[in-house]
Amino acid sequence: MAAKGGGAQGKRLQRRAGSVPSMQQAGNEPALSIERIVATAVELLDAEGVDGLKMRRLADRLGAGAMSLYWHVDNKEEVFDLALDSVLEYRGPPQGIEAADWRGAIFHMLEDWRASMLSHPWSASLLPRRALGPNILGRLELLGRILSGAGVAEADLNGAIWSLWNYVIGATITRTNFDLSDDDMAAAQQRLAHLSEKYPTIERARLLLDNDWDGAFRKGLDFLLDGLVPRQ
Amino acid sequence: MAAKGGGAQGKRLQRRAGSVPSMQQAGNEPALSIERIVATAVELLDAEGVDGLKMRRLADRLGAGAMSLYWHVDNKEEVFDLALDSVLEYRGPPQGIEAADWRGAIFHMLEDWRASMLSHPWSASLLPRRALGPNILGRLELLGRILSGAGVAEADLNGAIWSLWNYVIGATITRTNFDLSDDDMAAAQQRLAHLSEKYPTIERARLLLDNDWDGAFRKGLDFLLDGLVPRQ
DNA sequence: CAATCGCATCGTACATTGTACGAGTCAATC
DNA sequence: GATTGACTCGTACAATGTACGATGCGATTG
Repeated sequence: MAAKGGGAQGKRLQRRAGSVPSMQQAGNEPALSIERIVATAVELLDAEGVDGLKMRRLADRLGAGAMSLYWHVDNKEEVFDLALDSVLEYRGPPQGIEAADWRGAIFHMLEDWRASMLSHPWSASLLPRRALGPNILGRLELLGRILSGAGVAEADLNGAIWSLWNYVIGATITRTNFDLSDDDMAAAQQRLAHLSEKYPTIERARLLLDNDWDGAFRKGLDFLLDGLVPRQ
Repeated sequence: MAAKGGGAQGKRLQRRAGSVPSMQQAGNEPALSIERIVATAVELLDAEGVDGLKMRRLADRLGAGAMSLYWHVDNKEEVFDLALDSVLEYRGPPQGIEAADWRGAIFHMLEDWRASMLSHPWSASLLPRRALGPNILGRLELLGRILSGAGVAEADLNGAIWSLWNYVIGATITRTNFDLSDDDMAAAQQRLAHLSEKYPTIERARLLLDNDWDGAFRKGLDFLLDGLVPRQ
Protein backbone atom coordinates (compact mmCIF):
# COMPACT_ATOMS: atom_id res chain seq x y z
CA MET A 1 0.00 0.00 0.00
CA ALA A 2 2.83 2.32 0.84
CA ALA A 3 5.15 1.68 -2.06
CA LYS A 4 4.35 3.03 -5.47
CA GLY A 5 4.69 1.17 -8.70
CA GLY A 6 7.48 3.36 -9.91
CA GLY A 7 7.43 2.02 -13.43
CA ALA A 8 6.75 4.01 -16.56
CA GLN A 9 3.20 5.31 -16.62
CA GLY A 10 3.23 5.86 -20.32
CA LYS A 11 3.02 9.59 -20.00
CA ARG A 12 5.35 12.05 -18.46
CA LEU A 13 8.61 10.92 -20.03
CA GLN A 14 11.34 13.37 -19.31
CA ARG A 15 11.03 16.45 -21.46
CA ARG A 16 12.93 15.73 -24.63
CA ALA A 17 16.24 17.57 -24.86
CA GLY A 18 15.43 19.55 -27.93
CA SER A 19 11.92 20.64 -27.05
CA VAL A 20 11.10 24.23 -26.36
CA PRO A 21 10.69 25.10 -22.69
CA SER A 22 8.41 28.03 -23.42
CA MET A 23 4.67 27.32 -23.31
CA GLN A 24 3.18 29.87 -20.98
CA GLN A 25 -0.36 30.75 -20.13
CA ALA A 26 -1.84 33.84 -21.70
CA GLY A 27 -1.07 35.41 -18.33
CA ASN A 28 2.49 34.93 -17.28
CA GLU A 29 2.67 31.81 -15.15
CA PRO A 30 5.65 29.65 -16.02
CA ALA A 31 4.68 26.27 -17.40
CA LEU A 32 3.67 23.49 -15.08
CA SER A 33 6.31 20.98 -14.06
CA ILE A 34 6.74 18.40 -11.36
CA GLU A 35 9.32 20.61 -9.72
CA ARG A 36 6.98 23.55 -9.58
CA ILE A 37 4.12 21.39 -8.39
CA VAL A 38 6.16 19.87 -5.61
CA ALA A 39 7.59 23.18 -4.52
CA THR A 40 4.16 24.73 -4.37
CA ALA A 41 2.79 21.73 -2.56
CA VAL A 42 5.42 22.21 0.10
CA GLU A 43 4.47 25.85 0.41
CA LEU A 44 0.86 24.93 0.78
CA LEU A 45 1.62 22.24 3.32
CA ASP A 46 3.71 24.65 5.32
CA ALA A 47 0.94 27.18 5.28
CA GLU A 48 -2.10 24.99 5.78
CA GLY A 49 -0.97 21.65 7.08
CA VAL A 50 -1.71 18.18 5.79
CA ASP A 51 -5.44 18.72 5.62
CA GLY A 52 -4.97 21.98 3.79
CA LEU A 53 -3.54 20.38 0.71
CA LYS A 54 -6.32 20.01 -1.82
CA MET A 55 -5.71 19.43 -5.46
CA ARG A 56 -7.87 22.40 -6.42
CA ARG A 57 -6.10 24.72 -4.08
CA LEU A 58 -2.74 23.51 -5.24
CA ALA A 59 -3.77 24.11 -8.82
CA ASP A 60 -5.01 27.58 -7.94
CA ARG A 61 -1.67 28.51 -6.49
CA LEU A 62 -0.07 27.33 -9.66
CA GLY A 63 -2.42 29.32 -11.79
CA ALA A 64 -3.58 26.13 -13.43
CA GLY A 65 -6.70 24.07 -13.71
CA ALA A 66 -7.14 21.33 -11.15
CA MET A 67 -6.98 18.54 -13.66
CA SER A 68 -3.81 19.80 -15.22
CA LEU A 69 -1.90 18.47 -12.29
CA TYR A 70 -2.86 14.96 -13.20
CA TRP A 71 -0.76 14.99 -16.25
CA HIS A 72 2.33 15.37 -14.12
CA VAL A 73 1.25 13.30 -11.18
CA ASP A 74 -0.68 10.09 -10.84
CA ASN A 75 -2.67 11.09 -7.81
CA LYS A 76 -2.63 13.07 -4.62
CA GLU A 77 -0.67 10.39 -2.83
CA GLU A 78 2.20 10.96 -5.17
CA VAL A 79 2.17 14.65 -4.37
CA PHE A 80 2.59 13.74 -0.72
CA ASP A 81 5.40 11.34 -1.50
CA LEU A 82 7.26 13.87 -3.57
CA ALA A 83 6.73 16.72 -1.15
CA LEU A 84 7.98 14.65 1.73
CA ASP A 85 11.09 13.51 0.01
CA SER A 86 11.85 16.92 -1.39
CA VAL A 87 11.98 18.34 2.09
CA LEU A 88 14.49 15.77 3.23
CA GLU A 89 17.31 16.57 0.88
CA TYR A 90 20.69 16.56 2.57
CA ARG A 91 23.41 18.88 1.39
CA GLY A 92 26.18 17.30 3.40
CA PRO A 93 28.19 18.36 6.41
CA PRO A 94 29.73 21.82 6.68
CA GLN A 95 33.39 22.18 5.76
CA GLY A 96 34.34 22.38 9.39
CA ILE A 97 33.94 18.66 9.87
CA GLU A 98 36.96 16.55 9.06
CA ALA A 99 36.59 13.25 7.34
CA ALA A 100 37.80 11.35 10.37
CA ASP A 101 35.10 12.71 12.65
CA TRP A 102 32.46 10.11 12.00
CA ARG A 103 30.60 10.96 15.16
CA GLY A 104 30.38 14.58 14.16
CA ALA A 105 29.23 13.58 10.71
CA ILE A 106 26.47 11.40 12.05
CA PHE A 107 25.37 14.01 14.51
CA HIS A 108 25.25 16.64 11.87
CA MET A 109 23.27 14.57 9.46
CA LEU A 110 20.76 13.40 12.02
CA GLU A 111 20.29 16.80 13.57
CA ASP A 112 19.86 18.29 10.14
CA TRP A 113 17.32 15.62 9.40
CA ARG A 114 15.38 16.38 12.50
CA ALA A 115 15.63 20.10 11.85
CA SER A 116 14.31 19.67 8.33
CA MET A 117 11.30 17.82 9.55
CA LEU A 118 10.64 20.22 12.37
CA SER A 119 10.58 23.11 9.99
CA HIS A 120 7.93 21.29 7.98
CA PRO A 121 5.84 19.74 10.72
CA TRP A 122 3.52 17.97 8.32
CA SER A 123 6.42 15.82 7.21
CA ALA A 124 6.45 13.96 10.49
CA SER A 125 2.85 12.95 10.26
CA LEU A 126 3.31 11.88 6.66
CA LEU A 127 6.32 9.74 7.25
CA PRO A 128 4.53 6.66 8.58
CA ARG A 129 2.59 6.05 5.42
CA ARG A 130 5.06 7.03 2.74
CA ALA A 131 7.55 5.18 0.67
CA LEU A 132 11.26 5.76 0.54
CA GLY A 133 12.24 8.53 -1.79
CA PRO A 134 15.72 9.12 -3.10
CA ASN A 135 16.58 11.67 -0.44
CA ILE A 136 15.59 9.38 2.39
CA LEU A 137 17.51 6.57 0.79
CA GLY A 138 20.46 8.87 0.36
CA ARG A 139 20.49 9.59 4.06
CA LEU A 140 20.27 5.94 4.93
CA GLU A 141 23.07 5.22 2.54
CA LEU A 142 25.22 7.91 4.07
CA LEU A 143 24.46 6.64 7.54
CA GLY A 144 25.46 3.14 6.57
CA ARG A 145 28.64 4.32 4.97
CA ILE A 146 29.72 6.35 7.96
CA LEU A 147 28.90 3.62 10.45
CA SER A 148 30.67 1.09 8.36
CA GLY A 149 33.70 3.32 8.20
CA ALA A 150 33.54 3.81 11.93
CA GLY A 151 34.06 0.14 12.47
CA VAL A 152 30.57 -1.28 12.83
CA ALA A 153 30.61 -4.90 11.82
CA GLU A 154 28.73 -5.85 8.69
CA ALA A 155 26.43 -8.05 10.74
CA ASP A 156 25.46 -5.20 13.05
CA LEU A 157 25.10 -2.59 10.37
CA ASN A 158 21.42 -2.89 9.64
CA GLY A 159 20.52 -2.91 13.30
CA ALA A 160 22.60 0.19 13.89
CA ILE A 161 21.14 2.06 10.95
CA TRP A 162 17.61 1.28 11.96
CA SER A 163 18.19 2.11 15.60
CA LEU A 164 19.38 5.56 14.69
CA TRP A 165 16.70 6.10 12.13
CA ASN A 166 14.07 4.97 14.60
CA TYR A 167 15.31 7.30 17.21
CA VAL A 168 15.31 10.29 14.92
CA ILE A 169 11.88 9.51 13.54
CA GLY A 170 10.41 9.00 16.95
CA ALA A 171 11.96 12.10 18.41
CA THR A 172 10.77 14.19 15.52
CA ILE A 173 7.27 12.89 15.46
CA THR A 174 6.89 13.33 19.17
CA ARG A 175 8.29 16.78 19.04
CA THR A 176 6.08 18.06 16.27
CA ASN A 177 3.14 16.39 17.85
CA PHE A 178 3.66 18.25 21.07
CA ASP A 179 5.05 21.45 19.81
CA LEU A 180 2.43 22.54 17.38
CA SER A 181 0.05 23.84 19.96
CA ASP A 182 1.33 25.39 23.10
CA ASP A 183 -2.14 26.23 24.28
CA ASP A 184 -3.42 22.77 23.55
CA MET A 185 -0.51 21.44 25.52
CA ALA A 186 -1.33 23.66 28.43
CA ALA A 187 -4.91 22.48 28.20
CA ALA A 188 -3.74 18.91 28.27
CA GLN A 189 -1.57 19.47 31.28
CA GLN A 190 -4.58 21.18 32.80
CA ARG A 191 -6.64 18.08 32.33
CA LEU A 192 -3.76 16.17 33.84
CA ALA A 193 -3.80 18.34 36.90
CA HIS A 194 -7.41 17.40 37.28
CA LEU A 195 -6.34 13.79 37.30
CA SER A 196 -3.39 14.29 39.57
CA GLU A 197 -4.19 11.20 41.53
CA LYS A 198 -3.90 9.06 38.43
CA TYR A 199 -0.75 10.56 36.95
CA PRO A 200 1.21 12.04 39.81
CA THR A 201 4.64 11.43 38.37
CA ILE A 202 4.21 13.05 34.99
CA GLU A 203 2.16 15.74 36.63
CA ARG A 204 4.96 16.55 39.02
CA ALA A 205 7.60 16.37 36.31
CA ARG A 206 5.48 18.66 34.13
CA LEU A 207 6.22 16.18 31.40
CA LEU A 208 4.11 17.95 28.85
CA LEU A 209 5.43 21.40 29.49
CA ASP A 210 9.00 21.69 30.64
CA ASN A 211 11.15 20.08 28.10
CA ASP A 212 14.52 20.60 26.63
CA TRP A 213 13.68 18.68 23.51
CA ASP A 214 16.90 19.44 21.74
CA GLY A 215 19.03 18.54 24.72
CA ALA A 216 17.15 15.34 25.30
CA PHE A 217 17.50 14.45 21.66
CA ARG A 218 21.25 14.89 21.68
CA LYS A 219 21.67 13.06 24.92
CA GLY A 220 19.74 10.03 23.81
CA LEU A 221 21.59 10.03 20.54
CA ASP A 222 24.86 10.07 22.41
CA PHE A 223 23.88 7.07 24.45
CA LEU A 224 22.75 5.19 21.39
CA LEU A 225 25.97 5.88 19.56
CA ASP A 226 28.00 4.88 22.57
CA GLY A 227 26.27 1.56 22.48
CA LEU A 228 26.29 1.03 18.74
CA VAL A 229 29.85 2.20 18.15
CA PRO A 230 31.81 2.12 21.41
CA ARG A 231 34.24 5.01 21.78
CA GLN A 232 37.73 3.67 21.40
CA MET B 1 -5.44 20.82 16.43
CA ALA B 2 -4.37 17.59 18.01
CA ALA B 3 -5.93 17.98 21.42
CA LYS B 4 -9.62 17.70 21.87
CA GLY B 5 -11.76 19.97 23.99
CA GLY B 6 -12.54 17.29 26.48
CA GLY B 7 -15.24 19.27 28.25
CA ALA B 8 -18.88 18.36 28.52
CA GLN B 9 -20.57 18.53 25.14
CA GLY B 10 -24.01 18.73 26.62
CA LYS B 11 -24.98 15.32 25.38
CA ARG B 12 -23.60 11.95 26.15
CA LEU B 13 -23.54 12.13 29.92
CA GLN B 14 -22.74 8.79 31.39
CA ARG B 15 -25.72 6.56 31.44
CA ARG B 16 -27.63 7.21 34.59
CA ALA B 17 -27.19 4.49 37.20
CA GLY B 18 -30.83 3.53 37.44
CA SER B 19 -31.70 3.53 33.78
CA VAL B 20 -32.62 0.38 31.95
CA PRO B 21 -29.86 -1.05 29.79
CA SER B 22 -32.28 -2.74 27.41
CA MET B 23 -33.19 -0.77 24.28
CA GLN B 24 -32.56 -3.10 21.39
CA GLN B 25 -33.36 -2.84 17.73
CA ALA B 26 -36.27 -4.84 16.39
CA GLY B 27 -33.58 -7.25 15.23
CA ASN B 28 -31.26 -8.25 18.00
CA GLU B 29 -28.30 -5.91 17.95
CA PRO B 30 -27.34 -4.77 21.40
CA ALA B 31 -27.75 -1.05 21.92
CA LEU B 32 -25.13 1.34 20.66
CA SER B 33 -22.50 2.51 23.10
CA ILE B 34 -19.11 4.14 22.89
CA GLU B 35 -17.53 0.89 23.95
CA ARG B 36 -19.19 -1.03 21.16
CA ILE B 37 -18.42 1.67 18.65
CA VAL B 38 -14.77 1.76 19.57
CA ALA B 39 -14.44 -2.00 19.61
CA THR B 40 -16.02 -2.27 16.20
CA ALA B 41 -13.89 0.57 14.89
CA VAL B 42 -10.81 -1.36 15.94
CA GLU B 43 -12.11 -4.43 14.15
CA LEU B 44 -12.71 -2.42 11.04
CA LEU B 45 -9.32 -0.78 11.22
CA ASP B 46 -7.65 -4.13 11.65
CA ALA B 47 -9.52 -5.47 8.68
CA GLU B 48 -9.39 -2.55 6.30
CA GLY B 49 -6.73 -0.15 7.48
CA VAL B 50 -6.94 3.54 8.15
CA ASP B 51 -8.57 4.36 4.86
CA GLY B 52 -11.10 1.62 5.33
CA LEU B 53 -12.78 3.26 8.27
CA LYS B 54 -15.82 5.10 7.02
CA MET B 55 -18.60 6.21 9.26
CA ARG B 56 -21.17 4.46 7.12
CA ARG B 57 -19.31 1.21 7.13
CA LEU B 58 -18.76 1.41 10.83
CA ALA B 59 -22.44 2.00 11.33
CA ASP B 60 -23.27 -0.93 9.09
CA ARG B 61 -21.16 -3.25 11.16
CA LEU B 62 -22.97 -2.03 14.20
CA GLY B 63 -26.33 -2.59 12.61
CA ALA B 64 -27.10 1.08 13.03
CA GLY B 65 -27.72 4.11 10.89
CA ALA B 66 -24.73 6.20 10.04
CA MET B 67 -25.94 9.23 11.88
CA SER B 68 -26.62 7.33 15.05
CA LEU B 69 -22.93 7.26 15.75
CA TYR B 70 -22.88 10.99 16.08
CA TRP B 71 -24.82 10.94 19.23
CA HIS B 72 -22.03 9.05 20.95
CA VAL B 73 -19.13 10.67 19.19
CA ASP B 74 -18.41 14.19 18.06
CA ASN B 75 -16.79 13.31 14.79
CA LYS B 76 -14.65 10.78 13.01
CA GLU B 77 -11.50 12.16 14.55
CA GLU B 78 -12.75 11.17 17.94
CA VAL B 79 -13.29 7.63 16.73
CA PHE B 80 -9.66 7.52 15.74
CA ASP B 81 -8.55 8.92 19.06
CA LEU B 82 -10.58 6.42 21.01
CA ALA B 83 -9.60 3.48 18.86
CA LEU B 84 -5.96 4.31 19.17
CA ASP B 85 -5.98 4.67 22.88
CA SER B 86 -8.10 1.59 23.38
CA VAL B 87 -5.49 -0.51 21.67
CA LEU B 88 -2.76 0.74 23.94
CA GLU B 89 -4.10 -0.43 27.25
CA TYR B 90 -1.45 -1.96 29.47
CA ARG B 91 -2.31 -4.75 31.83
CA GLY B 92 0.95 -4.71 33.74
CA PRO B 93 3.91 -7.02 33.97
CA PRO B 94 3.52 -10.76 34.41
CA GLN B 95 3.89 -12.14 37.89
CA GLY B 96 7.32 -13.44 37.08
CA ILE B 97 8.84 -10.00 37.38
CA GLU B 98 9.90 -8.96 40.85
CA ALA B 99 9.35 -5.43 42.03
CA ALA B 100 13.07 -4.75 42.21
CA ASP B 101 13.67 -5.57 38.58
CA TRP B 102 13.08 -2.15 37.11
CA ARG B 103 14.91 -3.00 33.95
CA GLY B 104 12.72 -5.99 33.36
CA ALA B 105 9.65 -3.93 34.09
CA ILE B 106 10.59 -1.29 31.57
CA PHE B 107 11.48 -3.83 28.96
CA HIS B 108 8.24 -5.62 29.42
CA MET B 109 6.15 -2.52 29.18
CA LEU B 110 7.90 -1.16 26.14
CA GLU B 111 7.94 -4.45 24.31
CA ASP B 112 4.30 -4.90 25.09
CA TRP B 113 3.66 -1.43 23.78
CA ARG B 114 5.44 -2.16 20.58
CA ALA B 115 3.69 -5.49 20.25
CA SER B 116 0.31 -3.87 20.72
CA MET B 117 0.97 -1.41 17.97
CA LEU B 118 2.39 -4.00 15.65
CA SER B 119 -0.69 -6.11 15.99
CA HIS B 120 -2.75 -3.10 14.93
CA PRO B 121 -0.56 -1.56 12.27
CA TRP B 122 -2.86 1.37 11.67
CA SER B 123 -2.09 2.59 15.17
CA ALA B 124 1.42 3.56 14.18
CA SER B 125 0.30 5.75 11.37
CA LEU B 126 -2.32 7.37 13.56
CA LEU B 127 -0.02 8.17 16.42
CA PRO B 128 1.54 11.29 14.95
CA ARG B 129 -1.69 13.18 14.76
CA ARG B 130 -3.49 12.04 17.85
CA ALA B 131 -3.82 13.34 21.33
CA LEU B 132 -2.84 11.58 24.51
CA GLY B 133 -5.48 9.21 25.75
CA PRO B 134 -5.60 7.78 29.24
CA ASN B 135 -3.84 4.59 28.28
CA ILE B 136 -0.93 6.39 26.70
CA LEU B 137 -0.71 8.66 29.69
CA GLY B 138 -0.84 5.64 31.93
CA ARG B 139 2.15 4.15 30.21
CA LEU B 140 4.08 7.38 30.43
CA GLU B 141 3.21 7.61 34.09
CA LEU B 142 4.38 4.09 34.71
CA LEU B 143 7.57 4.74 32.82
CA GLY B 144 8.25 7.82 34.90
CA ARG B 145 7.56 5.98 38.10
CA ILE B 146 9.87 3.12 37.29
CA LEU B 147 12.69 5.34 36.11
CA SER B 148 12.33 7.52 39.13
CA GLY B 149 12.47 4.48 41.35
CA ALA B 150 15.54 3.27 39.49
CA GLY B 151 17.41 6.34 40.53
CA VAL B 152 17.01 8.73 37.63
CA ALA B 153 17.36 12.26 38.93
CA GLU B 154 14.30 14.45 38.83
CA ALA B 155 16.04 16.79 36.42
CA ASP B 156 16.74 14.01 33.96
CA LEU B 157 13.40 12.34 34.23
CA ASN B 158 11.59 14.03 31.37
CA GLY B 159 14.47 13.54 29.02
CA ALA B 160 14.66 9.88 29.89
CA ILE B 161 10.96 9.32 29.47
CA TRP B 162 10.88 11.01 26.11
CA SER B 163 13.97 9.23 24.86
CA LEU B 164 12.43 5.88 25.55
CA TRP B 165 9.07 6.87 24.18
CA ASN B 166 10.70 8.26 21.06
CA TYR B 167 12.63 5.13 20.50
CA VAL B 168 9.60 2.91 20.83
CA ILE B 169 7.47 5.08 18.61
CA GLY B 170 10.13 5.30 15.95
CA ALA B 171 10.89 1.62 15.99
CA THR B 172 7.23 0.75 15.75
CA ILE B 173 6.42 3.15 12.98
CA THR B 174 9.38 2.05 10.96
CA ARG B 175 8.59 -1.55 11.46
CA THR B 176 4.94 -1.35 10.47
CA ASN B 177 5.89 0.81 7.56
CA PHE B 178 8.24 -1.79 6.23
CA ASP B 179 6.52 -4.90 7.30
CA LEU B 180 3.11 -4.49 5.81
CA SER B 181 4.10 -5.46 2.34
CA ASP B 182 6.80 -8.01 1.77
CA ASP B 183 6.35 -7.86 -1.95
CA ASP B 184 6.41 -4.08 -2.00
CA MET B 185 9.60 -4.29 -0.03
CA ALA B 186 11.11 -6.68 -2.49
CA ALA B 187 10.06 -4.36 -5.26
CA ALA B 188 11.74 -1.48 -3.48
CA GLN B 189 14.95 -3.40 -3.02
CA GLN B 190 14.66 -4.29 -6.67
CA ARG B 191 14.56 -0.66 -7.62
CA LEU B 192 17.53 -0.21 -5.33
CA ALA B 193 19.47 -2.86 -7.15
CA HIS B 194 18.85 -0.88 -10.25
CA LEU B 195 20.46 2.07 -8.56
CA SER B 196 23.30 0.13 -7.07
CA GLU B 197 25.80 2.80 -7.93
CA LYS B 198 23.92 5.35 -5.87
CA TYR B 199 23.18 3.23 -2.82
CA PRO B 200 25.89 0.56 -2.67
CA THR B 201 26.00 0.29 1.10
CA ILE B 202 22.34 -0.30 1.80
CA GLU B 203 22.16 -2.43 -1.27
CA ARG B 204 24.94 -4.64 -0.02
CA ALA B 205 23.54 -4.77 3.50
CA ARG B 206 20.14 -5.68 2.07
CA LEU B 207 18.85 -3.06 4.46
CA LEU B 208 15.30 -3.39 3.32
CA LEU B 209 15.15 -7.14 3.44
CA ASP B 210 17.29 -8.88 6.00
CA ASN B 211 16.36 -7.56 9.34
CA ASP B 212 16.07 -8.86 12.80
CA TRP B 213 13.70 -6.11 13.83
CA ASP B 214 13.01 -7.51 17.25
CA GLY B 215 16.65 -8.06 18.02
CA ALA B 216 17.61 -4.62 16.82
CA PHE B 217 14.85 -3.12 18.91
CA ARG B 218 16.01 -4.83 22.08
CA LYS B 219 19.62 -4.01 21.45
CA GLY B 220 19.01 -0.32 20.93
CA LEU B 221 16.78 -0.23 23.95
CA ASP B 222 19.54 -1.81 25.99
CA PHE B 223 21.99 0.84 24.91
CA LEU B 224 19.57 3.61 25.66
CA LEU B 225 18.84 2.28 29.11
CA ASP B 226 22.53 1.84 29.81
CA GLY B 227 22.97 5.49 29.08
CA LEU B 228 19.90 6.78 30.82
CA VAL B 229 20.22 4.63 33.92
CA PRO B 230 23.77 3.32 34.24
CA ARG B 231 23.98 -0.21 35.55
CA GLN B 232 25.32 -0.10 39.05
C1' DC C 1 1.12 24.68 -46.96
C1' DA C 2 -1.95 21.11 -44.96
C1' DA C 3 -2.39 16.99 -42.26
C1' DT C 4 -1.00 14.58 -38.41
C1' DC C 5 0.67 13.65 -33.90
C1' DG C 6 2.14 14.01 -29.18
C1' DC C 7 2.47 16.94 -25.27
C1' DA C 8 -0.07 19.56 -22.16
C1' DT C 9 -4.17 21.94 -20.30
C1' DC C 10 -8.65 22.16 -18.44
C1' DG C 11 -14.08 22.08 -17.91
C1' DT C 12 -17.56 19.04 -16.72
C1' DA C 13 -19.35 15.42 -14.28
C1' DC C 14 -19.56 11.94 -10.89
C1' DA C 15 -18.81 8.96 -6.85
C1' DT C 16 -17.47 9.05 -2.20
C1' DT C 17 -17.56 10.68 2.30
C1' DG C 18 -18.26 13.50 6.60
C1' DT C 19 -21.82 15.47 8.83
C1' DA C 20 -25.82 19.32 9.74
C1' DC C 21 -30.57 19.20 10.49
C1' DG C 22 -34.70 17.84 12.00
C1' DA C 23 -38.10 14.31 12.55
C1' DG C 24 -39.25 10.18 14.88
C1' DT C 25 -39.32 6.46 18.77
C1' DC C 26 -39.65 4.90 23.34
C1' DA C 27 -39.39 4.88 28.40
C1' DA C 28 -39.59 7.46 32.51
C1' DT C 29 -41.61 11.15 34.97
C1' DC C 30 -44.98 14.49 36.19
C1' DG D 1 -52.29 11.78 29.20
C1' DA D 2 -48.67 15.17 28.49
C1' DT D 3 -43.98 16.19 28.70
C1' DT D 4 -39.26 15.37 28.69
C1' DG D 5 -35.00 13.61 27.51
C1' DA D 6 -32.20 9.83 25.71
C1' DC D 7 -31.34 7.87 21.47
C1' DT D 8 -31.91 6.66 16.42
C1' DC D 9 -31.94 7.58 11.64
C1' DG D 10 -33.31 9.33 6.72
C1' DT D 11 -32.42 13.06 3.87
C1' DA D 12 -29.67 16.44 2.08
C1' DC D 13 -25.60 18.99 1.19
C1' DA D 14 -20.84 20.51 0.66
C1' DA D 15 -16.24 19.18 -0.13
C1' DT D 16 -13.02 16.60 -2.61
C1' DG D 17 -10.40 13.26 -5.64
C1' DT D 18 -10.38 12.16 -10.14
C1' DA D 19 -12.30 9.79 -14.85
C1' DC D 20 -13.26 11.32 -19.32
C1' DG D 21 -13.07 13.70 -23.27
C1' DA D 22 -12.42 18.10 -25.66
C1' DT D 23 -9.14 21.45 -26.91
C1' DG D 24 -4.92 24.03 -28.09
C1' DC D 25 -0.29 24.19 -29.69
C1' DG D 26 4.24 23.20 -31.52
C1' DA D 27 6.82 20.00 -34.26
C1' DT D 28 7.03 16.68 -37.83
C1' DT D 29 5.83 14.82 -42.09
C1' DG D 30 3.89 14.63 -46.66
